Amino acid sequence: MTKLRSDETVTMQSVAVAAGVSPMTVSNTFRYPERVQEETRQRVLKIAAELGYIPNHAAGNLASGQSRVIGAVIPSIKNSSFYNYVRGMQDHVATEGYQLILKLADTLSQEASAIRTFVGLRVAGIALVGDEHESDVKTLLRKTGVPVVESWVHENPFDMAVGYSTSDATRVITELLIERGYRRIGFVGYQGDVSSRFTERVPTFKQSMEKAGLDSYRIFLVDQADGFGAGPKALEGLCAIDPDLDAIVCPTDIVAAGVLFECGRRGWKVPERLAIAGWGDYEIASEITPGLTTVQPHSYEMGQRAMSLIIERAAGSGATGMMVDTGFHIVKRASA
Amino acid sequence: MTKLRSDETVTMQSVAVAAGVSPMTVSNTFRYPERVQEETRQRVLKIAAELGYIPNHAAGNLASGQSRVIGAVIPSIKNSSFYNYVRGMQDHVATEGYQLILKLADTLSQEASAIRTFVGLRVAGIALVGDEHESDVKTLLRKTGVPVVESWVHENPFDMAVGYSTSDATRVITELLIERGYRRIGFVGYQGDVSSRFTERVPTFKQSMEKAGLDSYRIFLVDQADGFGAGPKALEGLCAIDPDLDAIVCPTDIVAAGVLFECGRRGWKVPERLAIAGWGDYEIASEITPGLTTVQPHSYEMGQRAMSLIIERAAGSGATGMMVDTGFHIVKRASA
DNA sequence: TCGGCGTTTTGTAGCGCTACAATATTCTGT
DNA sequence: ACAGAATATTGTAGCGCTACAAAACGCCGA
Repeated sequence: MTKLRSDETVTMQSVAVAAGVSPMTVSNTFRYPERVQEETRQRVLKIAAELGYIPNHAAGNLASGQSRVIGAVIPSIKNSSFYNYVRGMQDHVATEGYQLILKLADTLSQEASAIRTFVGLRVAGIALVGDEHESDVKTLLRKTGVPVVESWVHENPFDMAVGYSTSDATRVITELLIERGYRRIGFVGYQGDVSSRFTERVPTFKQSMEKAGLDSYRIFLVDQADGFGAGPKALEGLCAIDPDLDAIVCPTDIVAAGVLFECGRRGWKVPERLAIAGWGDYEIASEITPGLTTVQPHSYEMGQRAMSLIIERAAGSGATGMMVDTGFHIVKRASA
Repeated sequence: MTKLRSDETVTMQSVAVAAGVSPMTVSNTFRYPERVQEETRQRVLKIAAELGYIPNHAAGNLASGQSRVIGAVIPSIKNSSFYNYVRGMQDHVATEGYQLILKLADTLSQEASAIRTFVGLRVAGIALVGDEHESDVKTLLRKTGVPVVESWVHENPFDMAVGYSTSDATRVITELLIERGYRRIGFVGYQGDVSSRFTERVPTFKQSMEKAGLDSYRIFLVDQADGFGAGPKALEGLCAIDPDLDAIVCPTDIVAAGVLFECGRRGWKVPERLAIAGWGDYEIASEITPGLTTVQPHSYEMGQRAMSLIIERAAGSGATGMMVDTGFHIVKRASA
């Protein structure tokens, strides 16, 4: 439809004519302002604004082989866990003159399709979550050489990575519960084909428990898609294993909140009857009563660093294999 | 960086050579498969896959003036209200061979920047939320003629719109409370520069109350950024107006949940002491106890219809001014 | 006044792809 | 076996922009 009336399409050419300069000067005005004399630049900018000129990114990208758009694949916006991550990315790219576009993908094959779109768009870089990807797209990404950063990944980056150790965090939060006197601690994990940032927690939990001389068999897996609903299921499942359960470690604050709501229904006091630990420090963690003790990953910083890694590489500096650990901290509230 | 080793870049040309056909046949294989003989197509597809060829969308877009990428601007992913909307969009475009990319924008100027990026990318269409946009970008959008659909908008579309009447919904939920015997009903609104899909509720609330012969002065405004925290503030504010408040209408389920948590802290029974109505039917509405009575907008359908409007226009049919009402329904739960 | 230098501006060519028209190939029916 | 239609494939040209090299301009001191 843009083509229907090509006489109306505002192109760099038409701006150039209107401003009485060559197209190259218009191009330079936008891409390398310092190469153009102040006076000329102002004139071009003014004319461009009057005409409503928007550079055709597709053409620029084609001609230069460069792009100032970065693509990020986000697993889900169902809960707020990626909110700060996205905000960090967005804020950072804005300061560098880049643009961020997002695609949502709940499954590996959706992720693959999203990556293909981004590659087709010839973006300057791609941010992914987690370290599990279809092998086809790995080959593809290798071949194109586009900078890729994996977030929430702590080791063995595909290209570059930024994250924290979920294993360390699991250990720290488990030890906190033990230290506070809880002994019959249950662990809730996700079942099915989930990211290693979840699966690697189970062995660490077991290890931490055993190191303290405690039983580590109270483990129950729930479906990641269940959201709050996973809470009641998990509680029921763990009580079937041990009715005298005294604490529970949840994979996210959403599940933890679900458990808390279920405790309410059962008339169980938290943390007296059952202590609850969450993960992610979602907004709800601080709003419900009692507040949730939870793991706070530095998601905002993660988003920022993810973008800076990509931008460095796009700008020529930076190297493959880069790894940034953004750490985490435990937020202690009343639930545990 | 893609250019560093141009001998390694897989282009349509290189696929054509490897498959022993002309570039046009490769192009047709991807864009108009029916124009290419089955046998030839299979061969080209096979070679393309082996070489890891991904069509350069930037080049295709430039040459054809068409794009199969649609951009959507989402106000926030902080809560789940847009989850189903995005899912509806994503599912629909997938069936039509389009791709959806997202940009987040919390403010009008961020929205404007997002729109500029999309226009620069020459997307096939743009989906926005709400009907308030910077006048500059309105001019720009008018000029480029790109199909634009506004969601959550019920009248006077800029180009096309899909939504439901928040005014009708306000009336229905207020009448429900009245019908159930509540008389001292308070209304929570958002203050500041918020979308008309929020502001238009206040007059309807007043009108509904007055029509029933009830007082309509119990109105309190909270900051949209406050999330759950807005609940306690709103409750406090409304109690200052009328300590005997018996029901409360919230702008979102998040605020309603915040109110509910605050009631828990105060030891108030819901709905005996205070009835609570939410908005949006977020996941949390069905998970907390008591469940929230709330307005369920058909967000998923809204997303689907938004995309179908754009795709129809991109495909040549469809007209400006189209409006789709996706309706809403009230989910009755225990809170009111 | 003029060569020489740095700054600013401008042709030229081509990025990878697709619309379109033209050509080549295959398939009808007689 | 062959005209004519239908189908399949292929040149040509150009989309809007930018890298690069070449040209034009302005300014200085001699």
